[in-house]
Amino acid sequence: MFKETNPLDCNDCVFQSKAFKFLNPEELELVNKSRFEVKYKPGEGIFKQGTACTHVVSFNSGLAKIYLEGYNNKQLIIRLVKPGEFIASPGLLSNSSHYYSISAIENSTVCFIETSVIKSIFKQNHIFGEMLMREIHVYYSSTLQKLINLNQKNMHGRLAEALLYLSNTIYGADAFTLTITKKELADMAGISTESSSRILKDLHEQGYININKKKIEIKDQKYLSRLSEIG
Amino acid sequence: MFKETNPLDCNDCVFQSKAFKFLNPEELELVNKSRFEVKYKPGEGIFKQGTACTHVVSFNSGLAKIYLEGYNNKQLIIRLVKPGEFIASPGLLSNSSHYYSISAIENSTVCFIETSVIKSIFKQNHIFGEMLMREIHVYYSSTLQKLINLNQKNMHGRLAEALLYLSNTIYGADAFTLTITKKELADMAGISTESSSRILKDLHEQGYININKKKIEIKDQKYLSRLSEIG
DNA sequence: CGCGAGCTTGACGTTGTTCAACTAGAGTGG
DNA sequence: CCACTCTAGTTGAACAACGTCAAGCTCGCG
Repeated sequence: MFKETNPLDCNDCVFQSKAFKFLNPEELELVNKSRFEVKYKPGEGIFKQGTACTHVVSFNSGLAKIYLEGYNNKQLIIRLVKPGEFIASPGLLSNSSHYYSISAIENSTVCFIETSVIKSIFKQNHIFGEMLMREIHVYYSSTLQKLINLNQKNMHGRLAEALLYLSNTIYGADAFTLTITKKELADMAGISTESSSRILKDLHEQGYININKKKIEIKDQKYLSRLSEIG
Repeated sequence: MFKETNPLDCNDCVFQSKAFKFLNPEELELVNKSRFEVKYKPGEGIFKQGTACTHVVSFNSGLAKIYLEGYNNKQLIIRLVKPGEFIASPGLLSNSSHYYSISAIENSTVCFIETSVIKSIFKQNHIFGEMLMREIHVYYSSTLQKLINLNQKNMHGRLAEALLYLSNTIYGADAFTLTITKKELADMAGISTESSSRILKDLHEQGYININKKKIEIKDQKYLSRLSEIG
């Protein structure tokens, strides 16, 4: 992890997060002035659960995981982060601490912006405020969905869901090469790596997916969807 | 469920939710004009998961449960609602649908307020907006905590947590009489009623709680806390 | 007095974790 | 170029945790 000044201005930034579209030029300049860019290598931590929430991040490039640190060093991955996302950790307004951790999975660059800047913009720009609010609602509702998943679906359904998420939302293809580890895949479904390994083998043998090392191909989306719904 | 005009004005309402403390007189009058009060009997539904989110509610009296409707008619209770709470369902700003259901547990009265009114106030009163934002953050973070609980704690820990929640947050005493059913207690911990029953018996026999029908007494808060933390 | 809903209890089967052994590949140093 | 080690991943067997099923109990209520 090393600090570096972005040669670009927020105005020209190709990674500019959607959230900033709602800012007027003065506000964007405020952000631009307070921001600094940091590069991360795989495995490095960006936010750590429990530390003070002093900055928000705009995720520029790479891939990261947002996860909860549970008991016995177990991790539960809530979701992955793609470029263009603006991550206003809950705790932003209440000046409290981070409720989750974020670590880089691939080489990543992020911009840090002081929460005070975001707060002051929130107060004067209600469109931006609404957008923030809507975002947290989306994350909240997906967490509620995850509660049901963890509580009422079996391993197969949960893993199927994780595979579909990777295929549809993250890698955007039926066939993809995992950049996350198998352990991280298991952590997304909230199951042990051993169980995950066994289920992948099952699905492969039954012809619903192809898997070879880190290469995965979803051969039967519909079956996996059904699996993830029924449980 | 029958509609009734509240004889009182919001200004004088003894149940006034904390959220309204941040409104100026004109805004409060807006709320007052658009509001209508409804009474519910135990078991009656206030919000239904999946229906359009057209109103927010201010919970005046009684007790209600916020729960997710999962598969096979299973319910997972997220939390209970006490008088004075202002419930802005996620979906408020995005005009989408309710992500959870709310039902009365005890005889309850609530005021419904149109979302459009709340939205317009949100736009002009950033203090109110901040408060809403802070609230959703709190609920979001408690849901994250629940994710870890469901995924990584055993039944004993989860039930201990539910008991402590009832004792500390809902009934406000070490000894209390359940107004929720045993099934609802189990739904709070995300376990089956049979398991819940067995664990309560265990805890009783080991002297950590007293339980007689619907009467429960927490005799060893510390032990239950430890149980809920470790697993 | 009998009925039904809510609750409890025991027996049993399933699900998923844990432990341990093993394999394969990637990096290291002679 | 070959051991050596280290980590990630796989596999199998044993076990614990938890849900399900079925039976019985209790109490309020007609």
